[in-house]
Amino acid sequence: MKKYVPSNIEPKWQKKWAQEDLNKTDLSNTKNKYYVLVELPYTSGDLHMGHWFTFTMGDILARFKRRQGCNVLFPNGFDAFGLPAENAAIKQKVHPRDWTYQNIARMKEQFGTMGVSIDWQKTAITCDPEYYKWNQWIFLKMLERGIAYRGKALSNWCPSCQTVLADENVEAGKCWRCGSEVVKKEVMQWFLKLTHYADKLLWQNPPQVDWPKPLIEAQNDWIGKSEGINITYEVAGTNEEIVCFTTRPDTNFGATFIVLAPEHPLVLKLSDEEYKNKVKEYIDQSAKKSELQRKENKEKTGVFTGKFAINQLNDEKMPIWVADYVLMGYGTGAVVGVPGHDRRDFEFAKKFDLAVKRVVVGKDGDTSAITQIEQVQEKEGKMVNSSFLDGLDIHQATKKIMDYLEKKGWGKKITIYHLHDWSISRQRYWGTPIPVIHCDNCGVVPVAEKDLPVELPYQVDYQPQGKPPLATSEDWVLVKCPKCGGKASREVETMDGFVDNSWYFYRYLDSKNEKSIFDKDLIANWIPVNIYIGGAEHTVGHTLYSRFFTKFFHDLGLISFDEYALKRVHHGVILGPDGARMSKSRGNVVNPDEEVKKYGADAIRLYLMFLGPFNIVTAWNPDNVNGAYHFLQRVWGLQEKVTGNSLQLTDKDLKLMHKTIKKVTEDIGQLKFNTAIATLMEWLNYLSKKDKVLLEEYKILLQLLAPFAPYITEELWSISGEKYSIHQQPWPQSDNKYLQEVEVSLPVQVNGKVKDVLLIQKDILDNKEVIEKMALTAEKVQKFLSGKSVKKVIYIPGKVISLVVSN
RNA sequence: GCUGGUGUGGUGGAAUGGCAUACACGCUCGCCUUAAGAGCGAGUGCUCACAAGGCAUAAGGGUUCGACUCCCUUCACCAGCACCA
Repeated sequence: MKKYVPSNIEPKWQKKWAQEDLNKTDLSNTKNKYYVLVELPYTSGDLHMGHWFTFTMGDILARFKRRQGCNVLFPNGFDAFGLPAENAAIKQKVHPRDWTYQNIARMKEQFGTMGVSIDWQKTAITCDPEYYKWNQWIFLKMLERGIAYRGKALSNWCPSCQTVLADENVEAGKCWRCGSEVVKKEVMQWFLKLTHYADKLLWQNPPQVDWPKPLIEAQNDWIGKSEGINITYEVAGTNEEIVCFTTRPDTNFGATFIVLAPEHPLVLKLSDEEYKNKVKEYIDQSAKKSELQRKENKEKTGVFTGKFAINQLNDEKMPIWVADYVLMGYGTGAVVGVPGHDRRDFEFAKKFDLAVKRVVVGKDGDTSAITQIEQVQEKEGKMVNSSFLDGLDIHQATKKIMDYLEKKGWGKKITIYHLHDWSISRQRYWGTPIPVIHCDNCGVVPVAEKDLPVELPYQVDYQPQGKPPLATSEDWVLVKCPKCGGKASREVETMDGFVDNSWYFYRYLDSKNEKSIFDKDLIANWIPVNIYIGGAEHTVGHTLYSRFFTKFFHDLGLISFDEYALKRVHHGVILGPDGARMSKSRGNVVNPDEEVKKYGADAIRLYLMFLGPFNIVTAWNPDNVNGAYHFLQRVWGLQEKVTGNSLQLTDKDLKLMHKTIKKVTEDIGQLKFNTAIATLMEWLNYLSKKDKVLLEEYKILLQLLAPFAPYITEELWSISGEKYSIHQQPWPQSDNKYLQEVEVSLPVQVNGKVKDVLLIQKDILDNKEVIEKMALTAEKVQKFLSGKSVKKVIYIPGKVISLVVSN
């Protein structure tokens, strides 16, 4: 017997599998279709352990389902546009495109090493013009329907770099690149109207598909639907009105002030001369604050405008303030302050000495004046000091006053959402060009469909210099207006990379289609995908966006389903050996290539799957990799004991074999890979103790292990003279005949504690009296019965017999 | 602060109302070896010098003949969201 040396066998099979193209899926055969989708990797350079973990899971499922007779589609692609590519390229002085395609070649090779059975014919690379052409096509369709639009929004703005910055790129209020102070600025940008689909994106209860509960909760919170009322207040001594959104109009008799967000359009207009300077100063200050700073400092700040609004309910004058705890991005950017029943309003009132009124009875019937924050009763109670609302429960009061305010014409019921539209503009080079042309005469003119794709020019100065890189490429920018033929220029912004990866799994099926985004019938047959494996970090990003695209495709009439994945699972995370997230800066990265050199791909796959449940978050443990390797070596060593059919399998052999088949099959089906492997280990422990192992059982062992460890099983299969390939063998079936137990071990409990275990013949298992007698007379049980009386006997057939005993 | 989740040996974990600690790692002892490593065998929750027994699934309480599992309270940790009116 040769020694088990993974590096001697793995490359050999890799080559053969690649040649024979075993994983190619015939899409025209839709019988028992099964689409395994794993989040496409970002082209960052090398596959990391996380990729191994996730793709091994997908691969095991794909191999398992194929052998159960399913027509499996297991594709993969590359998420190839984005900031990291551009930054890496700038650093290494390589063109982002070259850098990206080099990485793709390398990563594909590494996927080969991993031994995953991906069908590379069905693929998508998001930076290929043949892919992003359809990004642009979708954008045009959205533009036609008003789902894509151009508008202004407050953003982090670096005045020296002349670009919008993500919150993550603002460090202590300063630009990460040039160090100048970042300000809030209204910037014209492209949006996708997520809010149009807010209600459709909201998950129903129960959900239509099997997605993780935490994701569903988080998405619904993110969408944040809330029903309330816009109340209009007159500003005393002016013709102006202020509209405030509130979900708690029931407390309106307790309103004592109004607060406007610093960005509210009325702020300066309303401010009295003597207060104007202070108000201006305050607005400037808060504009300079980044989102981060606003969140960090929760101490309330604000300034008075000098004006008052009138509460129609009781004709009281409410001072109008400006404060940055009110956000322009939510509701109307103006809030009516009810300090007695809102903690934030209370803090604000305390700080600036504003009146506090009680309108809801507190805990234990407290009706005293509210002076402490603990007395601020927010979510329940009965109304008081509120005229016609007195005595009502707050929820009844809310209904009553909403109707009242509407009838009086003072308010209008409205539903608002926390969800915002999606800003997709990026002042960057390495992304999908937004396919519009700006013309002085005609405004924004969409590029004609026949002129797609608008290709990204190669020769561009993508070094940072204060304007979008594409703007420097004049040949590309300057075009004739498609409408009037006059001077015009291309849009120089590119799309957020999350646009690209919101719909890639559709294109996988029809990636060469030049005429349309995809063939409708093909999609109807193959999507929704059966299982989508990905990371929990995409809860409110990618998975929400891709659901949004699906809703949009539905409206275009391209598809007829509502959700694109029947099941979504969040994989776990492999941390560094030190228990922290792997990162180059920490120096705790475990490089898969090096581990493969030491142990082979099979051992790494097995180790990762044996760690625990698929969603485990745990540290890399070199000792345990050794354990997985050890197991494979023992499987390898078993071939010495294998013998032909001169011997018969014993009853015990057969029982254990069929039990193992059943358990492994069930476990893989439920993604319980760790216990499936444990079951195989138990069986191996049994087989290793036998003098001879029969070919019949050895073959089954290899077949069950094959999805986890594709190389060693293929090799051993071939060594034992079986026909290529093990991965095309039908999945072993367990036979019920061997699963019937003749004897059952039955625990006997005395007052809930197990005292003995009886071996019971199966045919008397239903005979309560006999069992009872056996239990009562068992020696170990007797010891606990002396001097006591048996009160009650509970027998659960086949499971347990429980005696209740007392003195 | 809100939402969701988790808590079991020295370690990763198994068991989702019925024999707690499967499987693996680590450790200890033994065999083999000139030696190291690898391999093979035995042991390994705590307590009790052994045995018999008792105790143990974050802490406390409850439901049940029976609870890691269901319910309540508290604590700790993880993740996401967070001045959302």
